[in-house]
Amino acid sequence: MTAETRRPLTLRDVSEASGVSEMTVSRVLRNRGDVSDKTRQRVLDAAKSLGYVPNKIAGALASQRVNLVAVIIPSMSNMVFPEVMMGISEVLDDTPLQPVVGLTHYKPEREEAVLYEMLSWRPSGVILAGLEHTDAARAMLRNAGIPIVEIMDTDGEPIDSMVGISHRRAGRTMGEAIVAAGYRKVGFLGTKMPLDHRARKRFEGFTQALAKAGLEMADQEFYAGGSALVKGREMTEAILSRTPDLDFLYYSNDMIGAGGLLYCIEKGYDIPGQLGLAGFNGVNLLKGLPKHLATMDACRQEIGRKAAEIVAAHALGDGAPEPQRITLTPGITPGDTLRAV
Amino acid sequence: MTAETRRPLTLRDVSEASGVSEMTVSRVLRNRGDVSDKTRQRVLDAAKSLGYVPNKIAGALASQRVNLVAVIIPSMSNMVFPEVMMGISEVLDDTPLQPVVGLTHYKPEREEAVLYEMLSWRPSGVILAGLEHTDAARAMLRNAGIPIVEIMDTDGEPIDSMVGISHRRAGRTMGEAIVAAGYRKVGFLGTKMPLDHRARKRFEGFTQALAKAGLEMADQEFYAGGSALVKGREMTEAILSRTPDLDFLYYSNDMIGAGGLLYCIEKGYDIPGQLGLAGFNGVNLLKGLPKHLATMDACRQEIGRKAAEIVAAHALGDGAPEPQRITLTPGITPGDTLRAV
DNA sequence: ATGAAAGCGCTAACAC
DNA sequence: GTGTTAGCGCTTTCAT
Repeated sequence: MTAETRRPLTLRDVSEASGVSEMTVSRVLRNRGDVSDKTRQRVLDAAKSLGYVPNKIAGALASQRVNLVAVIIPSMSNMVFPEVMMGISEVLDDTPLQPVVGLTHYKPEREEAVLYEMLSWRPSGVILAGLEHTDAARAMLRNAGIPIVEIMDTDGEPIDSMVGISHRRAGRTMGEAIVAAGYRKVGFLGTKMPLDHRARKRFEGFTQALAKAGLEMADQEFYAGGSALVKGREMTEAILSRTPDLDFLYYSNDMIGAGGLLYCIEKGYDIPGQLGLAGFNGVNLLKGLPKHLATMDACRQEIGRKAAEIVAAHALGDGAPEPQRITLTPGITPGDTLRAV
Repeated sequence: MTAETRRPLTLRDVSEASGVSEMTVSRVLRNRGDVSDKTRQRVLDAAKSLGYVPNKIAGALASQRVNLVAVIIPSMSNMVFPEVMMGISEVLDDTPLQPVVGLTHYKPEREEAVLYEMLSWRPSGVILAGLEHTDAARAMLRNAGIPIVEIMDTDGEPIDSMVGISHRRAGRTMGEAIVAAGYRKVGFLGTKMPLDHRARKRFEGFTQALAKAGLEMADQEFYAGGSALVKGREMTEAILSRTPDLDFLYYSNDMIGAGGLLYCIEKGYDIPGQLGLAGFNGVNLLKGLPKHLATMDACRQEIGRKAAEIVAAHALGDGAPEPQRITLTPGITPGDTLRAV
């Protein structure tokens, strides 16, 4: 425990305290080059007893190297992006790289601002959700000269690398399974989010699959804000009272699906015989409900892991690898709410 | 859209492109000092058409100012810290300050490492969870020369400022309410986390309240890992089959409480008559269950907001305000699972 | 209203 | 194995 210091300590302080040149102190503190054990120990002792904390700002400026990875995602509130983060951390924890997170709240102009802010720290790479960005954001990303990984969605042209699933296809797959299981009057319940492109693509793929089977969406219901579980209940009640003969409800996420499921169980619906239900995401949080909701895994951790690996390969390897385009293919988990075919 | 640039652009590039000195460019880009409208426009145009992104590393080094706030929390996986983050963002969004998050996974040595890493970026302040830290971490915090806000818990001595609730008292309050409601055979279900000091303090306060009423904890059950909802079910089944005459179950968090609640409803327990239940946190996510679980709000957003305000006041104001010690006092939300007295 | 010089704390490159 | 020199790209300060 040293005295209260106003001016933060510098290498020079450690240098003076240990009687070793700044340069050698720097080498010791970064485990670089050859330093005799004796000198190393002297430096380490001095640094520790002074309570020296290196200044990465200066280090980064001098070395032109910043071990930060910008991660730009819409939100943290629904467990899907936290899970992506876990995948990213899992990989980066074994490297000197560190994630720095920025949130966009699904607003393109916020994304642009956050991106600008993060690029101004000259990170080693950028991982960001989605393929849709403002022109300015796209230009910044193209000119950044660092690996860019667009994640979650693969329905579109990436700027550089991309890792995700096809949400269009995910919607289609679920639609086909529902049709194959014999359901015919299908309702859709989702978020009122013109800017959630992935939810939109799932919706499109889904209606397309129904159309191919000669079916139309029988009814739909949208919400914004509030507790998803409650909204799921409310929307389910609304849609079923408006269109009582629906035999399937497709929810755009598991959380509202869970609310709907609880409602339907309470009301005594025969699930999945009379009424089938499905969500999207595979939210681990929800295991433990009375019945398991049918869903599709969005491969969130895996996406995070792969994205981090791409950035790490660029930043830590010598050459710049080719841009990668990785499409994962989730399957359906039927749970207890989708009739077996 | 400009050509692919390998070397990132510098102020000098903008200066040359606009025919204005670097200094004036810098002034324009930071909205500082007097610059004629004509010059300003020329600079802005040049910067935009080049796609210039300032280098904050250099800026921070030169100005000795970094608009980053280090936020160090145990985890992102259970919705409590994401909510704290929301409170922090809410306040910082109106300032030039930016949060940077580091996760400790409840490990003191990780906290120390993350703290060291973050301090090396010379942030304007530190917000971190809990009052328990390694000696080295404590020393770093004391010497950092920036505002330190320890959050969540107020049962202990802070290094500088502190914002939170007394978990000891929260446990006691719930214990007293349970006793007052006439429950007599109480079981406890929680996480097997020697390092979750806040859960421990709630447990201590709770048992203390029971003791004061001449009661002992009738049984207890602990878990680690897995889906909290599922674990809540399993533990509830286990504790009730081992000690069938329990009349109250106190869960250390709402998620396992919700699992337990679902289990008890299915098994046909009379709640809250025959069996009472309570959790902790006030997790918004869980509204929408068949019954509302009794709980106490941990004031997460409010804590985040207040902590951010303290840091902002230091960083943005001139003088350094006195350390603050703010203790919020949550009340009980009885919901539908706690008998009225 | 604008510019020139100095330097923030560190590291790359090279000497010894 | 260790030291010296010269910046990294900005901002501060002071001059004009």
